[in-house]
Amino acid sequence: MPVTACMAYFYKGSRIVKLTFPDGSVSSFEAGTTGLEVAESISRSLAKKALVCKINGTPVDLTLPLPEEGEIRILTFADEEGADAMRHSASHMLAAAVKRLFPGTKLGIGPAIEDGFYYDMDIPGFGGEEDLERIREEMLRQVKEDLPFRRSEMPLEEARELLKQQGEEYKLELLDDLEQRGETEVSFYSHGDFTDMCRGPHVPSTGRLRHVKLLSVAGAYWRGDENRTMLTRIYGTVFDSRSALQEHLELLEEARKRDHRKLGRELGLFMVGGEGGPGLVYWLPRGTVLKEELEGLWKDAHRAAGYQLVATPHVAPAELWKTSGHYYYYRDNMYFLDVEGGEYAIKPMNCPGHILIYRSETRSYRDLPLRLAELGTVYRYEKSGVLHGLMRVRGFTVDDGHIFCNDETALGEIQDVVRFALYMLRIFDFGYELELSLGDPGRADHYAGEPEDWRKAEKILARALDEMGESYATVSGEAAFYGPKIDIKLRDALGRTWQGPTVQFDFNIPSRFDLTYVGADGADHRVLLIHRALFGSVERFIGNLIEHYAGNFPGWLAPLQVVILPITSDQHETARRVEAEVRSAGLRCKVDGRNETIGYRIREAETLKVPFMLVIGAREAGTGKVALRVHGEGDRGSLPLDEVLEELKAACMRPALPNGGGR
RNA sequence: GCCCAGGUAGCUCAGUCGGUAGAGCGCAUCCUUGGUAAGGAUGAGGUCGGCGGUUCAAUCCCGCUCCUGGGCUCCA
Repeated sequence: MPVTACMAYFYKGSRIVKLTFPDGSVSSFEAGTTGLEVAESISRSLAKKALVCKINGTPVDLTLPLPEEGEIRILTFADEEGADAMRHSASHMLAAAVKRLFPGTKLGIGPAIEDGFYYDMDIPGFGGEEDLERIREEMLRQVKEDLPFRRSEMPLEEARELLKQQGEEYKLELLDDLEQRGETEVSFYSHGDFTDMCRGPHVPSTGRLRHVKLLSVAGAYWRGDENRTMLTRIYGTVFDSRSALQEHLELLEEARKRDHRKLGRELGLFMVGGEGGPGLVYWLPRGTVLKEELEGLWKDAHRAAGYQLVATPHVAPAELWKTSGHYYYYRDNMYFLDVEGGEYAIKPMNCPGHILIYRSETRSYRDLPLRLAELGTVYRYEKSGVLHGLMRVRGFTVDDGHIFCNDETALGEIQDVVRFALYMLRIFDFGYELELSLGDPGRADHYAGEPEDWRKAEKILARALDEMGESYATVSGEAAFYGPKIDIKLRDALGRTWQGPTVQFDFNIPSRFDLTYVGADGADHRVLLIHRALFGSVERFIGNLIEHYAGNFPGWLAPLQVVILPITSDQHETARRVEAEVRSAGLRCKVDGRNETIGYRIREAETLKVPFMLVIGAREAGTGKVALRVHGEGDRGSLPLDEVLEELKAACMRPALPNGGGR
């Protein structure tokens, strides 16, 4: 097989390589010089950290000879491509280890992913998680041997023979795809006695992959297709230092601790699934307080932003869903009922209800934009395997809003919604990322409406973001069936992103329902529709909040804000009087006068993450003082009650409404 | 839905190579009236997820089913 590195070596010394560095400086090297040698010429420590290099913008192996001239950049783990090369190299090491331990293993794909890598394989005799340690030991053996990654290239046909010989049926399928895309040559990477078809690049050798860890095992369909074989996917992660690996593992541990399902139970917020039905949420009293506070803020903010609140039924005749298109495009996710021989459906979305309200009277251009909003609980059939705590459920509340507008007002309304959404995220100290989601032109059957309407809608959304100066990513194939949308991903305290607010532009449903308004010219005009949600789903949003705050909610959301703790039964009466005062200050409180030690009761309040405790003993009783203890802070000592109340009121105050209602 | 792993007290879990089960926390009662994250004693809680099969005997073995978890696909 032709090995480029060797051929180039043949010419070494005969010509000169001129390289431009990122700082603009230019240096010359002997022909055949590799990226690694260039790194060494800069500093030993860079050579040690170097993983791949970028030549004229393309990441390549450090062990390959460089071209005669070009821009070079040495990449380390700090660079995205450097990290990816390391992760992907680790996946090769994983595959090699598995093939050695489980002969007959067939390889699928093994890419780098955010924070790590995986490899999908058909592993005969694989025993699950308990085999991971064995596999890791085998990987560490490869690390110790410091095996170089060697690249080779060969014509397609030769590659096919090789893969056939190895029995790599999945790789052969990938090869067919490469052929269809017009490739004539493919590259392979080997280390030790392991060889894998792979585009690369890779790190110089397995010695770089010391800080590797295998995390979990899961099933994954070959090519993500549920009709194909289920392969075994092994997830792992790798870092360039022990401390970075440690830090990452601690982050995973912290995420486990914050898991909203765990905290939801511990804090008595909600139940989901089990005998109550999979994917169905039961809000416990404490969780209900949280939910209602959130919804209360939402309602006030929406009134202030010029929305009118409405309420629509949970079921509606199938005819309505036929008109809206849900009956055809969304039926796999809907629940149907038979009512006196007529077909009904439980609502999976609130739009048709709001549309009927719009259509309940003749609308003038003077009525636009008309903003309707509802905390509408919808039910969607979700496959059992996707259900997850509050994040993915079968019944949830969409903080839905529909804005009926026209060409003149659409752009401004979209921008107002985006601003409103960002105001909402700021309240909770979430970060965010914007995404413009377009239809996938290759799947036209999946979308309703005319392509030109789609392009027009997509343009307006892009313009709205551009004018606001917001940066955003554009993704194809993520649109709703009725139109393109702007999605806002929220970033939580652990740096994880979640689906947040969404603004969807719809040219489609208005024509299905023949929604019009009377213009200044006295003629009927087609109305434009914006669907939007700021929380997305109240349930999921609360799940995010639980994990974001690790259950330590800001005062205004805390289910219980104050616990009053009389030290002995002598202070029970004083405690009752204090309770009355705290309550009349508008705070949620209770007296815990149980026959337990003060330490025990404090511990319980701390565990429940109650923000404030007022301890009353013989020292405080009759002095008008209470001993204040703040969650996460500790004892603040005896303070006058009225002073304490002022502080608590301020700490538990609801966030201010947006100026001009977010507009 | 699919693959894998699980379902034992309210919770977190142990256990029985087949002879119907235990701990800690929680809960109840009593003692204790305690000053900033667990005072003590006693006690009540389980058709060992459900239904079938094998067996003298099933929580344990087998089948089905429901539910949960990790993923895949999908999604608010």
